[in-house]
Amino acid sequence: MTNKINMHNLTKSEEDYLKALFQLLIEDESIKVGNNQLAEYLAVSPASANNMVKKLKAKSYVISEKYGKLELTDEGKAVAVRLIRKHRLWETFLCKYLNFTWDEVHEVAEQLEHIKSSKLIDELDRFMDFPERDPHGEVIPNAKGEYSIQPKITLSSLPQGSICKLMAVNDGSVTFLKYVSEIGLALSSEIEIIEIREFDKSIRIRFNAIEETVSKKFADNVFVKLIE
Amino acid sequence: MTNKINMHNLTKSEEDYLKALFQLLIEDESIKVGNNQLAEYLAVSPASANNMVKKLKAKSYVISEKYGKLELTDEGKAVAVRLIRKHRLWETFLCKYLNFTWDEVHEVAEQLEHIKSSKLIDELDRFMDFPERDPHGEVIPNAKGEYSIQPKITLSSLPQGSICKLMAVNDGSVTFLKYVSEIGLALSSEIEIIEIREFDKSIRIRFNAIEETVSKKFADNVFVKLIE
DNA sequence: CTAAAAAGTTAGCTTTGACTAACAAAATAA
DNA sequence: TTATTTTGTTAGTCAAAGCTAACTTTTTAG
Repeated sequence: MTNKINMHNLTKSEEDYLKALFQLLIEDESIKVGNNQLAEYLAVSPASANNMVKKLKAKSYVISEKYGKLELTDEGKAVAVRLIRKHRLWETFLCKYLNFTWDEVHEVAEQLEHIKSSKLIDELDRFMDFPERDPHGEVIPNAKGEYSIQPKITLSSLPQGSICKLMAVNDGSVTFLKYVSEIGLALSSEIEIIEIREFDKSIRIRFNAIEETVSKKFADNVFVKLIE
Repeated sequence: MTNKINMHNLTKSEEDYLKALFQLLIEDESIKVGNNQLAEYLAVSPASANNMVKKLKAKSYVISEKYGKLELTDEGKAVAVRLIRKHRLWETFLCKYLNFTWDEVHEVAEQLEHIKSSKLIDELDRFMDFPERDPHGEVIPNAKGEYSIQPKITLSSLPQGSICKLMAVNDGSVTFLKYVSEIGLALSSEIEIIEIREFDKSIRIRFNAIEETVSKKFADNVFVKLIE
């Protein structure tokens, strides 16, 4: 019998906070995530975040000391991973079956991830034949909450002459996603780094016989696997 | 340009009330629907219903006079029909693609019907090739909110000797739906009324070479089309 | 090492949508 | 027609989740 002290009757807000905290924590393991970061990430006031963190602490999803850094309990992490699983499965469904584009899926998936039914999500998973990655290239956790973590290599971190494959993109911004598809990049595109301009770190790349120059900021949001 | 005074930014609760009122109103056109009925239907206190009705009146979705009966404006009806469309499309999806049974769909569809995205629902409709009826046999309104109203003939209203076809069932209760499928009845089943027992109006029926006796209450919840 | 800035906390208010209790109007029955 | 029951309304509370303003602690910079 698994430890079911927390009967996951969480509100939408509680879920949002747990997921946000999880994302902030994995973004950079070593750095302190505090109340203010969490507030900023969710676009709420520090007071609101403080309030909610208190509640989640009381419910044993979050660990923290006064004025200290925030952490998630195993149960907190499990909730977040379940949400991420749902989010990514829905995104996959929207793209593959309902003609949604890269940049349209996020907003709707934000809503769908809060639907409470494990049967629903597990059947959706089965219906799509257990996809491993979502349309942005992110790994989808399985029904047990297991998932492989890919070390994130950004396009901007590679030296001139590298050849790499587009594995994922940061799906934080609609304008970015639109840009990516407009220039013709897609998941699995092979990218060669022709030149890195010293002045502003902008990068000349070639893919599918197209040459383009992209900014450092752009390259920071593109995750790749090194081929050679 | 269609009249877009009401920017449909309704809360889940507001939507629930509008849908509930719509359902109560079409159930029996002639009878007065008041605040208390609405409250009872939604399992909330009369005070809560009163409160919400006031708000929906202010937003021009509902018409009523103090101590008078409740009505929906065209916009109110449109919201309700959109919800019903979403609900029935999701139910259809759950049954046809995600292995949900008759009695499992309702609860999840209650949640899914509140997802805000017209693209989502219209694409889902297209994906399923524009189904006309949901798994309970109810007509699904189209994207414009049009739908045909079938006069509801209950199994209990037919005389002995009638032969009819099961068109829909009242999906209000899980136990009822389970019962229906357990005895082997399904949509489109042909049913012959062998005998109506005077004492308690229970009905002996035959379908798919099965004979069963069902109660008046049961027959009240089964909607049919007369064949002969 | 102190002073200013940043981060975290608290108190108190707002809105939404529930609730109960008390009261008013309508409908029904005697 | 009057009395009772049903129905509808109002007032006042509560919890969730947000906010601002004020305050405290920690961090950082001079």
